Amino acid sequence: MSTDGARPTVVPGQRATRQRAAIGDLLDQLDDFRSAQDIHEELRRRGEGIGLTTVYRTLQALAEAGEIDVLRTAAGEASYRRCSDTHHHHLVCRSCGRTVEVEGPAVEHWAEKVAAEHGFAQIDHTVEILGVCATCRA
Amino acid sequence: MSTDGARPTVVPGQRATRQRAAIGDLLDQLDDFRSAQDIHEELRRRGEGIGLTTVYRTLQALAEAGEIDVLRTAAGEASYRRCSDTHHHHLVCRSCGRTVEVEGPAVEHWAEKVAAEHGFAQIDHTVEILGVCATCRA
DNA sequence: CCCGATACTGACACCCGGTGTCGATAAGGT
DNA sequence: ACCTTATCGACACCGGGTGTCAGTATCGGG
Repeated sequence: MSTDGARPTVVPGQRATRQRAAIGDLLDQLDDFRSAQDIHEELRRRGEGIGLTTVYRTLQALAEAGEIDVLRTAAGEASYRRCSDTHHHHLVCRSCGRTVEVEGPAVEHWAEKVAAEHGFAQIDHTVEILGVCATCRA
Repeated sequence: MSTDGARPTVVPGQRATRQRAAIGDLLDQLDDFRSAQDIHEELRRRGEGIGLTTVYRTLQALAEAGEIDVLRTAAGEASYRRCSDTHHHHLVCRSCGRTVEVEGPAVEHWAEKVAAEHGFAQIDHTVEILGVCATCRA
């Protein structure tokens, strides 16, 4: 982990296992943010033999590799979701959890400008919009 | 928070205790986001006899009453800080924790527009900008 | 000024999301 | 097929935070 320049995604010694495939497949099918435990539970329900620890580790690795997005719920719990590659933010229904990816070039620009004005560098930002979707209001 | 128009610091039936005063005073003196444990530790250091549970409860109550702002660190830990009344967001130094309140009317507008476009209502949003301040880069 | 109802306090047990450990297991190059 | 070694996963453990409840302090009423 220090003298090796290997890439995260397809590291030479990284193996394709049944568990990883199962998690990847499930993420492809889900549209909303789900907690590690949700995902673990769903996999078991589908008959996949998989441990909770493995789910935690795999999701963490995927997030670190930028393959999936992470989101912290108000309760401090981590939620995961497969997203598009491009930079974007989320519009989430606080009732049903439905998620919409949104883009906001103006926001990106604003964030950088504001940061620069205050002498900040190496900027990173988080923008989440919470609301109630039309379906849930009906 | 439904039929009461008054938003006094002293709710009927709510008592003014030494512990609450101490927490309020400390918050007035601090400028950055601090965890409940930080605050508890600082109070003890100052000789205030106060329990950790009380600090947790009081900060939670203050946050719920809108008296202070809450922020979740990447580790999922909650941080608190007394802020101005007006709606604003934070620019935080990930090295020293220095916090600057920033406003972004454009962002507010953008968030509402995007939400409306997707049929979402009762919008709430979070915007945090993380970076490294000039002092820490030196 | 005193007193009683009751909001508040805080030590402690507990909850729960998440991580470290390490023997067992399985991927995949030769 | 075989062996190296990444991965798995049961389990112990960690740490932020909450529920409990007996003891304490506040404050309105007499």
